[in-house]
Amino acid sequence: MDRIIFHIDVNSAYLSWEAVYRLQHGSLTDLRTLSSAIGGDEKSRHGIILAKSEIAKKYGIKTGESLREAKSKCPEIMLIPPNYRLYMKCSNAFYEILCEYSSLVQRYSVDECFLDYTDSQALYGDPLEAAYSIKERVKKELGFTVNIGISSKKLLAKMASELEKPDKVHTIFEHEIKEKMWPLPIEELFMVGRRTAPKLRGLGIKTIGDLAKYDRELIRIHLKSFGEMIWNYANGIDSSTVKKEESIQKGIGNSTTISYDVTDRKEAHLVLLSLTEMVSMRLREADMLTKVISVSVKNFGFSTYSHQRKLPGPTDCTMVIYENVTQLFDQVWKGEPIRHLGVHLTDLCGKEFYQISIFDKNDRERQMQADRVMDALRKKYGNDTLVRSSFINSGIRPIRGGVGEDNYQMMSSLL
DNA sequence: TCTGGGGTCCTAGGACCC
DNA sequence: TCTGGGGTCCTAGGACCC
Repeated sequence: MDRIIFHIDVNSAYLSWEAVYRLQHGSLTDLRTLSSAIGGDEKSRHGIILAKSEIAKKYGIKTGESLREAKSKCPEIMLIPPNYRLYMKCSNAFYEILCEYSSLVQRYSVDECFLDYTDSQALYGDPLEAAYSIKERVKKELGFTVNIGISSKKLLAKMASELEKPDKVHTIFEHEIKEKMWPLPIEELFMVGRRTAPKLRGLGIKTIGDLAKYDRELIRIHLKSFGEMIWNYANGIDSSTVKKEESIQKGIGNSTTISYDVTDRKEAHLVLLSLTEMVSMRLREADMLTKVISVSVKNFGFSTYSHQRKLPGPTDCTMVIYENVTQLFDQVWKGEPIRHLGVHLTDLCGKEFYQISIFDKNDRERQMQADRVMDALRKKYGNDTLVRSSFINSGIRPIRGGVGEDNYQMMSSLL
């Protein structure tokens, strides 16, 4: 039996949410009716466009381009810094509504969900009608529009929701693949990004249909298992299912572009400390331990390199992580000006596997206690409550990186 | 393209073991 | 060691998603 899958996607999510918020707080203009965009923030250096209005789109403004570029295309564009806390609230409200229509809803990202409608048909009737009613309900109750794609497969539902925007419902059932999906340029296929698209075009593949009809073995030779996967996608083959339970987090990381090029080792250490604070706080918040620590560096020439290390035992202690971070950095940094730094923790495990090693010093125990106290205070009074003395007068923010609380659902490239 | 920041997964090579 | 092959772990880098 075929399943019925919905993919629901908020139109220009960040911008819509900001617009709704402003209207609710007395603003007389709707951002969606102006040339406006969300992007950039206090650390101003080369911010990018995260979401844009339809009007801004008409000026040729694209998601991901620099603020400067956007301004050159439309000087009067209204730029608004992102407010992630608001987005979380809107995302939750959106998700709550969807949950009324099925017990099987997967949060795929802040602004996208998959919904398995198969067993809801008895209750809510025809899928297409249900989709329209969901769309209208979200619009009426929450004030923003969504696109809904319907199919028997997650991939096809996602492709359908991308068809024509905004405020639309589309289907791509298997018999419609040829007509609705194959004529699209190859770039539109899920998982075909800026590196793969030119390779495919080099093989004479211009549309999704071209890929679908291409020799499967030949594409495998060129692009290995990845090639096989996108060939399957082009043919509407996808056996993934809507997963309710959020998968356990695989890694936690924070990184930042510094507003000036850092050339001093001590200063780099300070930035790394601020990142380590955030990353390790999030790790403890998730009630997990890490076994692998990595540091990444992007230099003034935009080349990136990283260095990682597996720990002898798992930890969640800020100072243990920080010691490793500085050592890794010192080992890998070539001494050139630094533009961007990152700290990432992977190979996470739950605390149930942790046994205090006999080599752990009493010292460690005290540090971990200090972490717990700091977490509690910062949670209660804000992250600025406690600042390590090394940051005073440094001009560097003591804690940086986002996604502090609520750990919103992160997407994976897999369906 | 003067190019953010949060993720996931895959691949490839070298070390090491049997 | 003028030596084979398979498996696993570790590390670095690169692809993709939003």
